[in-house]
Amino acid sequence: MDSGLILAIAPDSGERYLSTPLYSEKEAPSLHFYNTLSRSKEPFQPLKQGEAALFVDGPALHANLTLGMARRLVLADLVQRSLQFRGFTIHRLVSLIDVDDRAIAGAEAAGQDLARFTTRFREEFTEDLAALRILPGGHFPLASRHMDDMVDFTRRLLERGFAYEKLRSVYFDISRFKDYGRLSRLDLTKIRVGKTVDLDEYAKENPRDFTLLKRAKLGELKKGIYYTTPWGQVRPSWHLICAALALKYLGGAADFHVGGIESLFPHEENENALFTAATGKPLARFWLHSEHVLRDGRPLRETGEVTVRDLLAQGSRGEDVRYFLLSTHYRKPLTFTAESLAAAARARARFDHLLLRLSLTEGDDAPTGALEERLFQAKKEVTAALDDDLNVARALSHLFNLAAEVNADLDRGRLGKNGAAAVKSRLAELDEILGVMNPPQHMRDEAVEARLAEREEARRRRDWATADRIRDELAQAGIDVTDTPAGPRWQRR
RNA sequence: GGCGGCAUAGCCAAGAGGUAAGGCAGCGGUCUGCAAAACCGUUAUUCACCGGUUCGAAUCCGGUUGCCGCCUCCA
Repeated sequence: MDSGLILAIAPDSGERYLSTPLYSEKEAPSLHFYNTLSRSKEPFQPLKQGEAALFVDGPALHANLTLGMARRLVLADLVQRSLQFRGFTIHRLVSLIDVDDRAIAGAEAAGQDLARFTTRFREEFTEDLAALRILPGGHFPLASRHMDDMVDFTRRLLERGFAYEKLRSVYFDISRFKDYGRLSRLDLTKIRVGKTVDLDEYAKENPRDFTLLKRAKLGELKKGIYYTTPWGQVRPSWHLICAALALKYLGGAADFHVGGIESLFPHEENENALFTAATGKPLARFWLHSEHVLRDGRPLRETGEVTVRDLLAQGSRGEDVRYFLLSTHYRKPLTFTAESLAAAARARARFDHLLLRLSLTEGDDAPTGALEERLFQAKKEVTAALDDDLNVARALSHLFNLAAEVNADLDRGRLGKNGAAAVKSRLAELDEILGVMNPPQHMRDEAVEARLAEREEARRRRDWATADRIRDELAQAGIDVTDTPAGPRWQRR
């Protein structure tokens, strides 16, 4: 038969059929993201089949990674992991700003040269990313090493008439770019020019134009913080840095631009104007924005920053911070308090406890169809939630429901080691996207185990004083002991 | 002045026309030498307020109140 209609009547409303690969392979790609450009959720179609390029506005290297920036990077990581889970190859680019005003001021205050000052923060940034379980790889270019690219970029704009030089600074001519304001939805005729900028510092033809290359000040010249270009001794603007890095490393347009909502205007508007003027194409198709992290109802920038490094130093685990940042939808403000971070840590630990329990499960069982279906359903629920603009909270609620059911089964002895293994591998699979779980490590430490054997011996003698003393000693050494019917378990804090 | 966002239990937080997911804390229980942990059970007649549309509204429309962000260089 070449064509025709096949009618099948399924006894269970077709649910089994619908859950088979036969059906799911034909499903259209269903990833949806909220695109700030259109202010609506849109289905994702890659520019290049099977690949996706992500541009992430990275940090200025004058201080440690703050929670706000961490939220943005965790969002980018979630996008990356979701796409990788769907089989995409990801090209990620994170810009590192090491020539900005605050870094210069910080270096001066610290009595260090700029490169040394920023190198420390770059190294610590890398460590913090690892703690947050942000996938390694991709490009993390330093602005200061790409002056040539910025000069080329500027030249291109000058040639095309989008920029002009004035008194040894180079500015972008906004009047030449008709789409200016489209991304941030700002009506240029209604903004209050000069309210937040000291226009006397600039020699722009139009106060709304923005700087590409800014003439170095006397103090900067003295310290050697400038770059020699055909237009003079200058420093590049943040906007130019990002646009030039995107062009160099991604070649063309990105699929995603991930930024913070606070830099939508002017930075992203400018970055996009530059890129579009130079290449004829917008910088990205999808513009994703993480909302603020607040404290006392105010952005952290106003109330005092909280850094990831601080939290780790205070004893938080990186995965707890990640979970905290992830568990509220990225487009809603997130209020930081020590209590809410602790609540997140306890919630996250439920998964670790379940994984530990599963790994201790003994007993033979045959895999049951009911369990397989339940696990398949969990995967469907979780991926569907994430496909809907990265709804992590909904995805987690499905996982907690599964965890409760599995725990109840374990309580009633309804799960043997085969079933336990099936649950474990499904959780591990889904955690490839979330990155918040810790499968139990089989730790060997003869000294610890010898002490535990002593304690078990004491307990057998009902010598509780000795048993408790050993437990306290191990606790002092950072080792938590938990008694279970199968014997004592221990874990390093 | 312009543009935009948000208000759901003690706290955090999903849900975006079909009758309130989930987490933390609390309470009750199981387990335990004790403790801790863990696990189980339980917790909103109601979604800031007032109107409207609808058979049906937390969800749509209008208004009110409160909070927040952005409006050209701190990146």
